[in-house]
Amino acid sequence: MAVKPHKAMRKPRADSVRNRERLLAAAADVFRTGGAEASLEAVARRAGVGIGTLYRHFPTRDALFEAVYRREVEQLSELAEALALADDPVVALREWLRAGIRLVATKRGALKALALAVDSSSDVYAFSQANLTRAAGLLLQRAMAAKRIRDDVTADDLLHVLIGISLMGKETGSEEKVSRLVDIFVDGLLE
Amino acid sequence: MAVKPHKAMRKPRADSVRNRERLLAAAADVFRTGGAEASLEAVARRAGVGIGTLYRHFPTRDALFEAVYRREVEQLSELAEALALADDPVVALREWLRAGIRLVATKRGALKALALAVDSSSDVYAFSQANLTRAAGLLLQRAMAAKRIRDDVTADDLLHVLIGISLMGKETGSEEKVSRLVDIFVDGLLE
Amino acid sequence: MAVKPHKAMRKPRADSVRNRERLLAAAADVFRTGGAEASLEAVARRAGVGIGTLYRHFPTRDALFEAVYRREVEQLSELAEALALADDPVVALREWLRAGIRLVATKRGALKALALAVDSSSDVYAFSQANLTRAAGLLLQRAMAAKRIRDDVTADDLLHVLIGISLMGKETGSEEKVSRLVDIFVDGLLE
Amino acid sequence: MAVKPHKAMRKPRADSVRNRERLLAAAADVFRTGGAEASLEAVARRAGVGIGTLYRHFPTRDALFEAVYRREVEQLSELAEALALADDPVVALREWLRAGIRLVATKRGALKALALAVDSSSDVYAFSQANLTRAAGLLLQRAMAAKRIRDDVTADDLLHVLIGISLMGKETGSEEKVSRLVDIFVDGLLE
DNA sequence: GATGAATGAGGTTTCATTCAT
DNA sequence: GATGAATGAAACCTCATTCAT
Repeated sequence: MAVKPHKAMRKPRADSVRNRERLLAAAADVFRTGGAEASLEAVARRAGVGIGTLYRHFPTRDALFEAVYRREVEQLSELAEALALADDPVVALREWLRAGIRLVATKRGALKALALAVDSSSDVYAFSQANLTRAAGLLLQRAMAAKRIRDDVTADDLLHVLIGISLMGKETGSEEKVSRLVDIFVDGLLE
Repeated sequence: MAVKPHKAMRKPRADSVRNRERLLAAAADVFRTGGAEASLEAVARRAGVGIGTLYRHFPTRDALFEAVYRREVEQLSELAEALALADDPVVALREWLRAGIRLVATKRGALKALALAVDSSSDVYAFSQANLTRAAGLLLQRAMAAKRIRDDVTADDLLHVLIGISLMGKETGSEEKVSRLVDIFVDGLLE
Repeated sequence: MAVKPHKAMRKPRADSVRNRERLLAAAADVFRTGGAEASLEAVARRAGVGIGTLYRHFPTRDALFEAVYRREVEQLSELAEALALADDPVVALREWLRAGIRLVATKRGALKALALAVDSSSDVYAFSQANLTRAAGLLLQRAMAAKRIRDDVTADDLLHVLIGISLMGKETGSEEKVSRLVDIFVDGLLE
Repeated sequence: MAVKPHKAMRKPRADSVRNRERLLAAAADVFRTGGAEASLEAVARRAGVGIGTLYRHFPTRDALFEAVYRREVEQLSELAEALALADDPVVALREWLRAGIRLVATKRGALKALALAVDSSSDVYAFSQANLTRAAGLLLQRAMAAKRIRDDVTADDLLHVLIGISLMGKETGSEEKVSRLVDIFVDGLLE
């Protein structure tokens, strides 16, 4: 039987849970449409809750941001794990970059969050930082172990390239250009 | 006989010229530190002029932005012309990217402008668009003519890479990482 | 069974009500002293609330204006109803004009609103338009029915006179002059 | 031979005179279109001169205002003089009010100036104050001397009525209503 | 005298954040 | 817990006015 802490973590109220979900969905929406500087009131409004409720759930803008973006991070790292099982580690790498870019492309808000996770020292992003680095590292190590790519590249580099190319890919019809850039970059990685 | 405009352009006041310069410098500074959404009042403050003066010189944020960023563009394209004279076109390419990134790194404001110039259709940026494409094209053509690099890369791609890597390089001490990324990318370009 | 709106109107916060009152009082004051273009910040300041609070209650200057002025209109039309019970309809008319002018004189802000209500086609003022016309018509009809005054005067005319004389009476110590003008005008009305 | 003051009043420069005229015309225009609070820069712009020039000619807004409006005042008082020669002093009175109202109706800016001249104590308006009072007095005295109207009305009252009815007459199609109001008022004046 | 640049006060408006209910 | 009102800092922008040329 589990030890019970002095102050029991009580089951959260049903509406509290629902509100949290709504806020996350609303935030994803609003950040996607209005960019990462969109007003928190807009988020609350769209979620159909009071601004106070937003603040209770996410005391800072960053906290909300992180929560929204944690989902993307998780998808990205699950993808890495899946691809790590592929036959060709270079193909896996290429695929991961492409998929990652595609993912980010559909969620505008995520981009800045991604960038923050890599760049910033804010510990709100520690989780994502770790998670993403692990995912990228996984793929790199496999490729390096197979002596297929140069060994002076770090997981961090890979993340930066992902972000960089994503940042570029905001144009219309950039799909094919992005693809070419990924190719060039991966070609540059080859031994 | 010199062409004379209908209403002769009177000699600009000394302080007007000085203020314009100061504003541009201040804007470059402020945009670098605070991003492209930094407040115009901060710019005026740093330039040591009244907010009204800023507005007289640059009636909209975009006007200021464009003016600041025209300088970077000009520097960048002059650099391309200089490097076009170098012996090794691949080295020239590498150098241009590095220098470009370094340039942008010191003037963060320019980055967004750069991105806009490439991405957006706003005709404020038509000048830069043209200018930069020409510069990048110059270097690419030389390298392609020498059969040193693959021929499916466009000037536009190069610009995107420049922007992309710049966007990544916002951390401190990224100098060496950026350098590595440029290398990887240029390696990918080689035939 | 009482009609219940879909989303029940929760009891307003005590301070909210208080602030609304204060704002209306302050606005009346400030508009009276400073005219209708007085700054909204001045209104907030005098009400002792933050400027944001003013904006929450009255999102536009017109909204505030209308709210302030609705009171005057109501007072004015209640007065007409009271006077309609007087013995002499001409005396009632005279009294109403005098009282109306006095009322307006103490609330200068209302003056422009009054003018707007009669002149403009803005539907914000439709309510007042109707209300005032009804009030003036009440008095006129009684006097006409008694064959005491000429019958080519309309409620609208009466309102215009009220406004006109009020507009004149901005000087200090005009009490007696205004009184004389009302007399002259009412004399002109007599059959 | 005239005494020559120590500092001779030299003949004004031709362009100075021209600018003054232009400014007056521009101001009349701008005040009519944009109301009395229109910006002085707009006036200068329309006159095609620098803002500094405007200030040299009219050091305060009031000074400009007064200069523009002096013309109307003069017309109004000339009219009074002309009408003083008419046979029927009551008709003259009626006519003067009507004409005055018509005059003001075509020059929006003038209205406020008129009101100021009567209401304010600003000595910029002393000239107009005097001029108008004289004009109104002329007509009143004739009518009183002929025992046609009550004797407790002052020139000041008459001016107020003129202003008041003008202020009312901003609606469209008010021509006929204004006319009726003037009639009523003049009827009220009759002995 | 004419010009138009410089200045800054002051108005408007928006939001992040706190707090009363 | 949820709600939304209150708050004020801060941005934007527009002139009136002064002053350098």
